Amino acid sequence: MTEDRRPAKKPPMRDVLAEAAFALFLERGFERTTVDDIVARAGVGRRSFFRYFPSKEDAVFPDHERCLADMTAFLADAEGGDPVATVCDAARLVLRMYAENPEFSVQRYRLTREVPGLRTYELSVVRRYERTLAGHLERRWAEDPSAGPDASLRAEVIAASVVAAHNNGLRSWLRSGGEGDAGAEVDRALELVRAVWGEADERPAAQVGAVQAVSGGDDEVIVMVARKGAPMWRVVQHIESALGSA
Amino acid sequence: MTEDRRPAKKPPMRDVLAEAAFALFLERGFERTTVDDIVARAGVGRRSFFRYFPSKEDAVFPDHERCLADMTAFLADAEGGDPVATVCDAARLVLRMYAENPEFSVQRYRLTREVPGLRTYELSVVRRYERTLAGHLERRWAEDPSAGPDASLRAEVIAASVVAAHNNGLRSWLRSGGEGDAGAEVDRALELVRAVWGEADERPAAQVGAVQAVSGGDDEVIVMVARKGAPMWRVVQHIESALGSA
DNA sequence: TTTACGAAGGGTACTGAGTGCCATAGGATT
DNA sequence: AATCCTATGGCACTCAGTACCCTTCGTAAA
Repeated sequence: MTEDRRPAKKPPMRDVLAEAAFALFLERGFERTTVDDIVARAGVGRRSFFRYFPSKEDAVFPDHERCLADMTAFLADAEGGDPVATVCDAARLVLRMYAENPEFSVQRYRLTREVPGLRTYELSVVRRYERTLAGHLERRWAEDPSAGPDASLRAEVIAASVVAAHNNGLRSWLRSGGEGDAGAEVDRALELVRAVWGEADERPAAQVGAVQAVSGGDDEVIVMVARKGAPMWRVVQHIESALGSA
Repeated sequence: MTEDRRPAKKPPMRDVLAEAAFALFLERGFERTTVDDIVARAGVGRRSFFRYFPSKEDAVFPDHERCLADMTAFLADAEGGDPVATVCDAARLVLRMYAENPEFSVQRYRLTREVPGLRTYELSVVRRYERTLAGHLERRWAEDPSAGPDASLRAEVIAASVVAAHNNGLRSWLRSGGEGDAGAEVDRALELVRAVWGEADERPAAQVGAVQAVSGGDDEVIVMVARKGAPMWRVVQHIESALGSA
């Protein structure tokens, strides 16, 4: 009834709990804060906490569930283009979530660094992102006859690389206290992965037509002839095999 | 006093507990087994369990602590050669530990797959291996002026790749019920990583001397001149930059 | 207006992991 | 024999997480 007269009539209990929990975690530390402390500050019943958060750790990462859903939706929509570039873009969704609340993200980062239980919990969250990315790569390559028999292996390795690169850039930004451009760090890191594993899309890229090794001068000289349009990892494989038989 | 007359005089309590725990986990499942159940079967006091295992989950992975120490020692001894190849070899130590007890490893794998708490715990263990490998790469490259400014990023990405590749091969072997050659699967997986990221050691490898792009026919043709002796990832970077300016 | 109903929250009691503290036993040392 | 020292057992406690049931309140149907 007072819907339009009081804009902030009733903040959802989930947010109230998350804020109370986080404030207490910063004050006393995660482990010295009990769920009873949290619900006391939030002014709600203890049972309600576990209605909104399956565990105490979940209250520290209240937005990952939504972000994971966003990533899944993003990948479901993505159709064409280089799958590796697509999962790199998907990883940037996570960065964006962190960048939306820099102070919160930095404080949470410091908290997580110090509490082993939170580090472990974060690992399980990161793992879900990684599985989501790997699943997308596998699905894309499952219908691609040129993907090769080791597509599943590549999918897992690339997903792990993307996550590691993303987290490297993200942590670098978090360690700096949220100063500077978070996107630039992560872009640089992801570009390393995309350059190694991705097919080239907008740029011209190489498809190996022939690789041969010849001798020249005192150093061995390799001459590679390549044509554009194929995955970079395959170039590397061809270089390797050519070098092996040189 | 009966040291030499009774070879199996007194099995260490840690082993007794681990065996009792594992047997019960297989019978009733992990979550339906309490620590009281375990110590009852082992015939020891409840307090002793937590003396040997910090948590119930630790009883499922009784040998990872030793394996982690082995890996640390292995990496500390490793001096020359390609750091990437070295961490690949270090990863194989983990495989060897699994292969020492195939039945146990396979049963534990099935158990871990079904219990979320064990999956999460395993992630934290895997993370420690990953950090150990990444630390080695960073240390090796810290003294190498040719390593480049992004050595830390590469270290983390490569460590993640090595772990992902290793686990891909390992899981494939575990899913097969411990049949076949575990080493072959993992070797194949790790070779993919080493081919992409490693310097070549025994094989001749490429050091990029010059990269240029020319036109030929209707497809664009790239001619790369490379000399042996330098990291493969740098070859890729040069190819990328050459293609970008083509 | 009354009744029915379903969603949201509160309260209580319970299980079980993990910890701190102290007691005790058994072997080795002096 | 007195004394350590280490390994172990026993208890009591905290706290996360769960099962079950109760209350409340807004809404829709009668």
